[in-house]
Amino acid sequence: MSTRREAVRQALTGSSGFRSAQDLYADLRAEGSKIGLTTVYRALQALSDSGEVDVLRTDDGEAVYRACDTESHHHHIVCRVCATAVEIEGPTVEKWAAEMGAQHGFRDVTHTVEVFGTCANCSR
Amino acid sequence: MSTRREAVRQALTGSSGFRSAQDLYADLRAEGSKIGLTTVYRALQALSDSGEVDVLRTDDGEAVYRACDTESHHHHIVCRVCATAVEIEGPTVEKWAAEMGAQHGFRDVTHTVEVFGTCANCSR
DNA sequence: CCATTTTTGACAACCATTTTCGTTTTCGCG
DNA sequence: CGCGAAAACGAAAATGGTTGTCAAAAATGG
Ligand SMILES: [Zn+2]
Ligand SMILES: [Zn+2]
Ligand SMILES: [Zn+2]
Ligand SMILES: [Zn+2]
Repeated sequence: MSTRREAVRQALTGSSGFRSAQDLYADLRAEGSKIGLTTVYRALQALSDSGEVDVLRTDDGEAVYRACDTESHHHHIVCRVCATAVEIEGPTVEKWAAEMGAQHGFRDVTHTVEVFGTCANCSR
Repeated sequence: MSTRREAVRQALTGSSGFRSAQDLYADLRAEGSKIGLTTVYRALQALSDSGEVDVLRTDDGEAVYRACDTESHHHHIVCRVCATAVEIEGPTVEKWAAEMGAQHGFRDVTHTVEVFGTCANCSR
């Protein structure tokens, strides 16, 4: 793990919710780093490949990344206002997805689940 | 509904699984239509706004569209080889998502769920 | 018909991401 | 150390899906 890559990891870990590559690049530059945008992309690619960070696409196609507290399979409920994310475990939904797959003759079933809402703070 | 827009709708309805705007454009041109790419995008935008088609982003950021048999809320299980999609109803997952939201104090809870697998055909 | 509005499509602009490539840093080993 | 290979880096250019622009074409309706 190079110094640059570690910096990207920390920038991501130190923020809550999803951040885009451009966001993280701006953050790092703002705090004085001379890192290049290309390197931010490479670091995020590596972190994503190794499963250390979660990546998904926003509705407008931008890739956003998130460092989770645990590396085991789980999901999130995300506030659509402040983007705060709570990690949730879901035996129910895991079982449901597996059953759906079996029922329709699909093998190696995986799934993506995202839950959105307005958090207690933001709905006040 | 203009003729062009209707043509896009039919091109989408007539194919199974998710199709990109560029795919549909190529199809329409191949069958002799003089439609422009811009119009395809505009038609898909309109169809998506009206809830007639489903849109999601692939892992590489491309928007893909699908005409569903029903307009009510449902999910899909998609073959990762041939992209065939089966529509599934899930009271279980609907309830689960709502409960998760309530449990953490979130309001107006929505969710996105996609299930992937290898279909019976493709796993032979 | 004519005036007004809507739709269309060629082309340019956009912008996140990837590629390229020459430079810099790191690493292994004598 | 010293030195050569290998990896990491960053600036700039290229890529590619999508959106904006704008003048022409088509529908509308009086
Ligand atoms: Zn919030
Ligand atoms: Zn799960
Ligand atoms: Zn299949
Ligand atoms: Zn649902």
